Amino acid sequence: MLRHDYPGQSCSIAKALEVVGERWTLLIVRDVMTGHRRFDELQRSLGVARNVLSARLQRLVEEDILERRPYQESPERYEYFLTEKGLDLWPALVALLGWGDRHTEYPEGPPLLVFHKECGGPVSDRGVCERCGETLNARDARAVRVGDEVPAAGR
Amino acid sequence: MLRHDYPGQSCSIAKALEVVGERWTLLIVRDVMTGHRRFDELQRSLGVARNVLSARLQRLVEEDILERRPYQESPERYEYFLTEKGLDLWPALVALLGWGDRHTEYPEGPPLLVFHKECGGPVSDRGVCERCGETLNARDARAVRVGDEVPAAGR
DNA sequence: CGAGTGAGTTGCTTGAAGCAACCTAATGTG
DNA sequence: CACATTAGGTTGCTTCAAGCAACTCACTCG
Repeated sequence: MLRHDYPGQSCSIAKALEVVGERWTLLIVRDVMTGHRRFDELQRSLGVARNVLSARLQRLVEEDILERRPYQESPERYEYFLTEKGLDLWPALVALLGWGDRHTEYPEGPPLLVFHKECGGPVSDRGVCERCGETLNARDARAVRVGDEVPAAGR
Repeated sequence: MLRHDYPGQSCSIAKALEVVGERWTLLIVRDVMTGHRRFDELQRSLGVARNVLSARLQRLVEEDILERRPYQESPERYEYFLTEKGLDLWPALVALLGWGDRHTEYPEGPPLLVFHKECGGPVSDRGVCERCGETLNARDARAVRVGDEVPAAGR
């Protein structure tokens, strides 16, 4: 992306994309949402270049989507957590996930499933529990990877 | 974006972003959804470079998100329409719109509002009508620009 | 007959992203 | 003790996407 803004666009979709529309950004948010909190962990999970990850994390902290907290001193080490604003991206992620699920061929079913923590029901692409009908938020749901049966080789 | 794919990611969010995560792409979809159909119209509305718009439209047609239809011959002129797959992006757009609305300062309220065609009620960021409670799709809703009162100057 | 329109394409420039190597401070290993 | 490893980055170089302006082609309009 040459620049990350969309000048002249007075629309919240454009405003949202100015922040989370950059390459890797939404995947970083997804990863932090599913429990990846540390630099190297994110880097390995995503395969993103380290300088790019560094830039994205800084921007996400500036934009109050992530929070950087030390988890030890000497040497100082940090973890990243979602703020309320970051957690609030959950409906958009779930919607994109749903679209991707519907329009990608998955012979064995989609690789990531989302469930309502409280009742265990599956969550629709609108972020609504299909069992109990409740409209959910990030904290109410839990994502489960299905396609992770990596043949015990390498790594 | 150096490349538009995210190798090694088996997740529908990544799959979705491989297609609609490129710069300008979701804004093009948004514009077509709100009635912009022609090349120059999209170019003027977005301010995107013409070669980039051209590349995006080709990719969106290849990916079966847009359809290119002639509306006259000699000279041949074309319009772009959303396919079902394209219309199906509506929930994701509405979710991003909602997030942008909630986290952008708008002294005069958000610049784009979405209403349920049938009952006229406002639509939530989950794509649900807040008046009648119905879960909506692209065809059920209508977007209204509010902030378009450009002071009658230039252009 | 020149200007304008619509839908692009071409060529050049800029800068974001990919990649590898490096840094610093501490811990673990033979 | 030397050496390797871990964590969280930074630096420098290269490549390719995006911005920009100019051009094309086929037609219409005044």
